[in-house]
Amino acid sequence: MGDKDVSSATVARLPNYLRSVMDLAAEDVANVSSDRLANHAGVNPATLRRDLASLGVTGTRGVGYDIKYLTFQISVILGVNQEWPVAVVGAGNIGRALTSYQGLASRGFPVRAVFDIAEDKIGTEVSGLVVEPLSNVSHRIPELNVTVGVIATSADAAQSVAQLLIDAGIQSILNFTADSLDVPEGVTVRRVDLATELQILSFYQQRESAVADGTGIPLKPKP
Amino acid sequence: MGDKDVSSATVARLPNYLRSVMDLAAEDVANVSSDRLANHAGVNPATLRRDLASLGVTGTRGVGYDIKYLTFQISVILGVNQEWPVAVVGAGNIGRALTSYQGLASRGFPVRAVFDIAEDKIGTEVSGLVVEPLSNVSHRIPELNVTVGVIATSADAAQSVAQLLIDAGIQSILNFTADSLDVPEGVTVRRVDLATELQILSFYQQRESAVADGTGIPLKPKP
DNA sequence: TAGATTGTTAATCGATTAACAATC
DNA sequence: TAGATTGTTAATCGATTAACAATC
Repeated sequence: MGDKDVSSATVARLPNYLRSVMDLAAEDVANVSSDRLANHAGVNPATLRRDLASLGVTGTRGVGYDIKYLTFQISVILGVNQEWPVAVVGAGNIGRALTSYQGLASRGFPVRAVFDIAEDKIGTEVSGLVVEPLSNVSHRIPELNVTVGVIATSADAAQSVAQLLIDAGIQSILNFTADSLDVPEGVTVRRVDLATELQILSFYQQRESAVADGTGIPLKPKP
Repeated sequence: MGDKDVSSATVARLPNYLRSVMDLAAEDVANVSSDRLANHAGVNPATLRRDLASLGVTGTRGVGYDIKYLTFQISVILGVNQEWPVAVVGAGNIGRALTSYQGLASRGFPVRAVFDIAEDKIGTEVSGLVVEPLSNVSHRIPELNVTVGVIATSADAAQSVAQLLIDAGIQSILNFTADSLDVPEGVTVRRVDLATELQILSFYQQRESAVADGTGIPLKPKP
């Protein structure tokens, strides 16, 4: 029953699949084919079927996937029905924005604590939370059942903050710094590096004008 | 002279290479081998050599890469020495944070304008800029030489805002909404979807406990 | 049964990397 | 020249997808 490996590419597509099947759920039919679902999600039908099968999610030959049940299954797999309390370290612009951002709470990721090391930030309020000293991390994380740590500090503090979070029991880290973190087995890190994203964009733009000039290297079209 | 395709995986590694070679530039040697550089960047040496070669960047056999010149070349390729003025659409939490975020300006991406459609946001100040009405996009983008547009609106406004930016001449878009954008050839989009990042993290955590229970599907170790 | 659609095998594609001839 | 290290070929790996037998 699907007890096979799940590739990280598959995992990255899951939220996309959930969105698509929820969209199609609005229609008045009970089943959906991999073809329609894949079209809506912008992937190849075989890829979608393979992805779902690798998670033990199956449809019915000749019929398709039961929309309601499929929605339920992906939801469970993604933990969408659970709450995953979040702690943010760093009460700078990014940290405060994330803490206030409704898009997270509404998707099951309520921010339960904000930490900072700077005296002038500690004690200030952000979206109903009081910024706590970094030294509180170790006891507050377990106390608040926080499962995800967000690092929104300067890059040079990132690694030590990560260690602090891990010591407090955190297994999932979202890293907003440019630093890439060294973490033990069992801890998952995702990095969101804004300046790097912009640098990639400017590379393409740079290249586009260079190609127009005839000076540059042509780009392989993105797949 | 390297007039070959550049894969998007290569592009994504470039900022990483630049960081590494700048780190190593601090040392008192003129050259660096692909081996040292790749180790520092956390990639395979052959991959690094291939990446650089695909961009027309070469070293010297038996010697390595000239650190200073290599830094210069990657900088030029990434456009690090230029300014890429940015416009942010959406003056909510994320939009305001990005506008205020020093990490962007210091890396050559100064935010030059912020737009919003909400009456109560227009006219307010964010980090020295006055929030402008969305209708200003078409003339302000060319006026301010903005090259990168950031969409930090609600998901349902994303596509129409993208069109507005493109009509104003924008070729590079950083999209913070959950919506995936339909854009014409020649426009590059990168998406940063925070809730999806968190969902991927919670998938792994979910799965980890499920495996501990013996109930779940074992995960393929991440490469 | 006839038609539809899955689950999966086998083929394809693209990216990574080992290995090595070229050459400083 | 001997040693080092590139640039690139060829092998490997993993992921995607076409194709189809299984089956509802």
